[in-house]
Amino acid sequence: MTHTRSDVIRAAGRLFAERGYHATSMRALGRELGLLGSSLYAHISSKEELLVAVVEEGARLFQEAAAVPEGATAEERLRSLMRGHLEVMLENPHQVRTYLSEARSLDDPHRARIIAARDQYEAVFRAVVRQGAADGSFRPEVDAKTSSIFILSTLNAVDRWYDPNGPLDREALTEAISEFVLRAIRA
Amino acid sequence: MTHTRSDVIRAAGRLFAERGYHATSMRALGRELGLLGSSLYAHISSKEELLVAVVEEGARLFQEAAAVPEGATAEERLRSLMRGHLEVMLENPHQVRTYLSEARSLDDPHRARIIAARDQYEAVFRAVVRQGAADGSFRPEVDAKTSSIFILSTLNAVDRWYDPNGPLDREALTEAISEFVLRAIRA
DNA sequence: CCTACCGATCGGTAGG
DNA sequence: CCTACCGATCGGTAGG
Repeated sequence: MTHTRSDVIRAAGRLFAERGYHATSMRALGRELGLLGSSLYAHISSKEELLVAVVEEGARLFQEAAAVPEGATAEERLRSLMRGHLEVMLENPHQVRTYLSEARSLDDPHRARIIAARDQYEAVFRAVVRQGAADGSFRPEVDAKTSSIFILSTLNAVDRWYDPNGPLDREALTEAISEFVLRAIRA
Repeated sequence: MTHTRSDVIRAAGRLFAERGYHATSMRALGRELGLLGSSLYAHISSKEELLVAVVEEGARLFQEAAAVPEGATAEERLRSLMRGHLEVMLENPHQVRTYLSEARSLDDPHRARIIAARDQYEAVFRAVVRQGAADGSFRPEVDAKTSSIFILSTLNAVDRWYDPNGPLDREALTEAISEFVLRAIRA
């Protein structure tokens, strides 16, 4: 039962998500894997490196999910973006929560990279909203930037309240958010 | 230039909001006020007590803002709730951020109280949404609970992106969110 | 991956 | 509100 660097990063993601980065000690992380805090340094070289790994993995997951169908309508594309976003969130809850909530504990250069990655991702949403506003399927007055923020706000907050074992299954959640958002911006 | 308990709590709110509870040391908090970490214990008896004070102040502010006009339409009442919520957020950014993001660092009994207070506050939104669904002004299919979560998600996320010195002034922000939400749920 | 440790920092106290 | 501390815990290292 020997561990890999990847095991350490996964366990770190879980604890950072549950307790927060600053509230997670290397000794607690070691305990999670059945070893001492000092033994972790055989696999990694600093605690910060673990946060970087988890957060960048989160950013990568969203980026990959943003591959949106080309020849589709704005509504179809936005639906696809929202579905993909929720899929990433529900399949990778710990990385996503760490990505959403603990990125601010990153040092300056890493935080700057994450902020840039978020903006790039948000730009995909903005482009789709703009497409819909231009072709008349979305309201012409909607501001692409503001709308995209509202959409992502609703999506990201799922991390704070949604219980996968609760009454609302994943499909119903996706449909509820999609309906809410599309009614808000449709012409 | 002597300090009161209230000064200490205010400075704590600022640092907790900026760095997070666990990343704020009592020595750093003391420095903020021009005194030593140990001197703070003349005004308070533990670090946790400071978090409790800030978070409960946040809860109180929202509760007080939830006094919604009685004889109004559902739309008017919801508008009033959203405006009040944003006012609290923009006037008390540090307490609000601490309330929204650091409550999880509270010990069990205090955290439970905060969760209960949040649910009570959310219930005011649910009641207004239900009113609108019942009188036909909101879509009959909207689920009051889910809709209220979406509405509060959009409102609370303002803390994460809105810049009061940016191009969107407070009135435009309030109008943009209100339009987005009302279009989403109106019949 | 453990043993044995390092200096730094943590929240907090006694006494003035 | 400061001086002078306390024990505990922190991230991390050397050597095996």
